[in-house]
Amino acid sequence: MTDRITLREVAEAAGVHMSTASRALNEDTRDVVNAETVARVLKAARKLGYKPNPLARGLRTNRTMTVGMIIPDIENPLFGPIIAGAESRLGSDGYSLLIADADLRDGSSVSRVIEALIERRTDGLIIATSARKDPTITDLAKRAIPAVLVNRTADSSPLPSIVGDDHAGIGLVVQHLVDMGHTRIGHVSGPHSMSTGHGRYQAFLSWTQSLGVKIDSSAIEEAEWYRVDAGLSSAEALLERRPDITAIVCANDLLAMGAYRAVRQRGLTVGADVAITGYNDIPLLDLLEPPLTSVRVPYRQMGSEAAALLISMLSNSSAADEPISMRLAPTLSVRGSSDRPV
Amino acid sequence: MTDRITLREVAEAAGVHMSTASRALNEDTRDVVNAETVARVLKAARKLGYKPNPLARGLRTNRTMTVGMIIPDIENPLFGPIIAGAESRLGSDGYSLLIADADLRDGSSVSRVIEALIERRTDGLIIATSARKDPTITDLAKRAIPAVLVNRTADSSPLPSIVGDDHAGIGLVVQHLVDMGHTRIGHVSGPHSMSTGHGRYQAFLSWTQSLGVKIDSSAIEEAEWYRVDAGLSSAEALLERRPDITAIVCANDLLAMGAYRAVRQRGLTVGADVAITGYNDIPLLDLLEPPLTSVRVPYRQMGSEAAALLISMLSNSSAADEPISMRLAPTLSVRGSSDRPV
DNA sequence: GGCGTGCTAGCAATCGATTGTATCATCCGG
DNA sequence: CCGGATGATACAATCGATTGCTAGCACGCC
Repeated sequence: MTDRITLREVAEAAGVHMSTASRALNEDTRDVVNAETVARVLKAARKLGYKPNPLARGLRTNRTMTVGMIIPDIENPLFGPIIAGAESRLGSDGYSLLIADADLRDGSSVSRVIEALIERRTDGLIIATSARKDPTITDLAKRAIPAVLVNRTADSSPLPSIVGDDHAGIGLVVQHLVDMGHTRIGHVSGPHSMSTGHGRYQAFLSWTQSLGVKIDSSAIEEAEWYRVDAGLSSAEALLERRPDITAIVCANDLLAMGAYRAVRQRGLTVGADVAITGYNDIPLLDLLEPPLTSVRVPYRQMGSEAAALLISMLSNSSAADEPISMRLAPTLSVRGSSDRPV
Repeated sequence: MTDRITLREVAEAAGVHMSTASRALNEDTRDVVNAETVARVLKAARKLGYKPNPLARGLRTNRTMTVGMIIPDIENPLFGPIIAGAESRLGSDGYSLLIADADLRDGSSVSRVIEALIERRTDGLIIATSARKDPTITDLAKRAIPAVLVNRTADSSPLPSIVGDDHAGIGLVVQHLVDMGHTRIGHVSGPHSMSTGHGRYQAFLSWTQSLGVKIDSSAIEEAEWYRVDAGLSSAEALLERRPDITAIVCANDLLAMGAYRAVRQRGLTVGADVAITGYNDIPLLDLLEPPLTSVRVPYRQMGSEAAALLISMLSNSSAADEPISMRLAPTLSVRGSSDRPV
């Protein structure tokens, strides 16, 4: 370890007392120190390459300038942009990001991971885990620990949250399909136990109704899980029951991949015979044949907004009267999988 | 913030002095305290829910139990598993992971990011950035800052590194293609300025030679960058020059995607007419038609090995005499894109 | 009976910064 | 010419833990 310069050394070099040096170095106490002295201290600090010890500072101020982020599964590429957005925004305010993977497979429960971050004295938390009803969330709120939910929100959450606007996203899809001339549209929904599955399903019902597309329960199939194989079997069942359908709105890109397979298994062509749309617009799916039309969610922005919100909560010590929530507008990446019906 | 229990309170509850409580709570000083006293302190600590303040401890011990990780681009899904592996391994030893994105687009140079992490007093660093020759790396070594490179290594690196064994990986590919009966094999290499591009190219030459496949420079094309469009144009050029080729070894999955397109543009079929292989085996590419044969690199293990190595460096204060390097063996995911030639 | 020896546990310094309070010089008005 | 206001800086406590040193005590040996 390189020997570090301490405040004491800076003070000595500048010929002042530690406390004066401290005040001169600190933005908001700087005005109580003579301008000339400030200059002298700053010069000495720069010359010596002084970097304050965050531990000592944190011990005294009770702030670590560190934010913890809980991710349910780091390997899911979805979270990359969220992390990047948050990290970038936090960094510009001097905060660092402590990452914790609440990986379900090794049994570390989410609450345990959260506790670990709190023990670390993180100033606040960004939580990207999915549970729709989660006691640990309300617990955090009760303990008045600054925290922001991102990507998924709990029902009637007591914490502020930044999420994608699923209603609007599904609206883009349905509107697009209607514009292309589709009238018999099906839906492979995500599991209703998850907020995204349930919400997109509701949005699908609402939009088809308001756009005059007739839907009954035979046009809807709930996938058990967000996975390709679940999408395959759901889409199979759907097409078996309703062979007249010309478009399938999938709640997620992986389900859409399954739907591709189901369509092909019936000897049909994706895009030409049956249009398919996804949700999330994960990378590389534009390389498929045909490339997948999908709803693009601004994940990076999501992370950065979450960070911004948390930062404001941390600086305005005035606890927000009630949790703010933000829904970010998605866009539609139109590609070959959603052509007009033949 | 919830009021925290301090060591003083635990000591009072147990009827001992702070220092005794401290020793009782600490694994390796525990033996100088009477067993009965230890029990009393532990009980009091448990009852009060005592959690040591890491800032105070760190200030005194000069260790933060925090490791910094520098990622060149968090949005690249490659890094998810590496992070997950490292985080998991570190967590089991009580370390936390501070993530820093050395995102090139916002001009934050790698060295600046590293400095920021060092200022934070991280105990060690895991570096996943790519530069083949990087002065900051040698600088770290000179300053004796514990650090491990992961995924990519610098030429004659002064730091220990954990990388995938590219030579073996390309060997798997070439051997497989030869087994399938291919005799005229081409290579779309990555840019030779990057360690992966250069290394895989060398490995390709070496393996084809040792397996008796005749290669001359006309069978090799260097892509300018690891991107789909670069792969497309390189593969186009290659096929134009050598239409007799029946298999293309690509240095990377994205290049392979480009090669898919090039093959199709010539009216040929991937797998049947021209076999294509990738490298990295990134997710979802098994969904392509035909699914891509690719070299699977154990990224998660890579992260966890890097963490393990760093931890050992941090505990064995004895600085390693010379940097250890580890090459992890890849496996081959054989899929439809590499069928036998017609 | 005096003293060395071995356990335990307490004392107090320390890590490096922040911050409430005290001190000191200066200057102003009456 | 003096009291008090004002501005600038120094002093010292503090955050919460760790740790070298010392003190007290019991025991046993000569």
